Amino acid sequence: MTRETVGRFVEAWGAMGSLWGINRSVARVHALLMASGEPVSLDEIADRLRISKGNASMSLRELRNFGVVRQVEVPGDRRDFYVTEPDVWTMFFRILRERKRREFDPALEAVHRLVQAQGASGAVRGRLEQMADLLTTIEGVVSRFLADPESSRTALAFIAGMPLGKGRKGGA
Amino acid sequence: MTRETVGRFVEAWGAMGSLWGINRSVARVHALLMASGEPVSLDEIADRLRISKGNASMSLRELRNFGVVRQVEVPGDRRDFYVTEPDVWTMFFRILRERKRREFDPALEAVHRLVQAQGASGAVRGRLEQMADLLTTIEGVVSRFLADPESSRTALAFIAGMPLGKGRKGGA
DNA sequence: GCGGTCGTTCAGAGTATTCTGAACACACGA
DNA sequence: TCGTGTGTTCAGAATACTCTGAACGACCGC
Repeated sequence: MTRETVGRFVEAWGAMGSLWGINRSVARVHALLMASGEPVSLDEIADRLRISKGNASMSLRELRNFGVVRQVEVPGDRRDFYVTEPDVWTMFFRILRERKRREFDPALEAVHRLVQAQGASGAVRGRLEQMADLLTTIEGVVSRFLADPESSRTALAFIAGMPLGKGRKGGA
Repeated sequence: MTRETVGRFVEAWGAMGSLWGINRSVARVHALLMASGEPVSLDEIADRLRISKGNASMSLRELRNFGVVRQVEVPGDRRDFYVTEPDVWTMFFRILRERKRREFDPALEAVHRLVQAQGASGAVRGRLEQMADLLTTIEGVVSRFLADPESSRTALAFIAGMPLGKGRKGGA
């Protein structure tokens, strides 16, 4: 676990943040803490990530609000130190749930309305239905995952390992 | 399919765009075309979405590059008209594939390196492994979906419909 | 050629997001 | 009480992203 390796991880994690809508700094702070066995002080975080103390402080607050980071005392040191909570996925779930609710669900709802509305001619209706179907499936999987991550993960791992079908339609 | 219903769909679709990294205007144009049986002219798009012709033109170009929109001729009309391609999901797949490659894969790679690197003490190693596991599962499902959407969808639909497990750990 | 219609381009305006750093508040020991 | 070390806040700088609209080129009929 050289600085180099940790650094690469921090950057990759920061870049991935945007994939699920997390601020880059927040994600980088999170990564640093995940890779650290020892509690880390605010100063050291700011130093190692080359961000201002202000930014580090705000990022930490956000991470604490998400429940993925906790403050700990270090005897004989006046400073605050931070560690990650054992459950890495709390934040992931919250964000997933929130974005689903705010962005995904309304779209699915709107597609359904549109399909049900009369006046859609054959082709339009067809493609809207096709779309509604896939979105509904995704909705189902995500809901299931949010409701019961444990067993869903097992099921997903199974899918990941399944042999491919005929593959007639290879996607884009 | 009143203007009202279509409008709601357009806005919801536009908002969902950010979920997978698409410009709002682009997503709105796409939505409008998806909901239209007739070919639509650039002017009408700009009018109905209240965006400039320039913006509409650029959004259409992007959609054509993604392969989800096509230009069609309307006899007796000098203007260009646009329709969506029958396969709605080309764009979705391309974007999914691209973002996976650019944002997800490097993160997974970095976590693996970190786990393999010696020097990680018990707790750190544990949580990094836990993380690597879930990311690997997700990677597998997405890869599979990209390689063979048809059969993966069936499998996912199955998961979505599965009864929940004990649900000991309810997530966030 | 000329005037009109149409689509494209892109500089720069407009907006949203992120980050910094100075000001501040607090705790503590001298 | 004062000075020092610490964390937080937030106005405004910096940056990233999006959109507009004027300028332009292509095309067409006359």
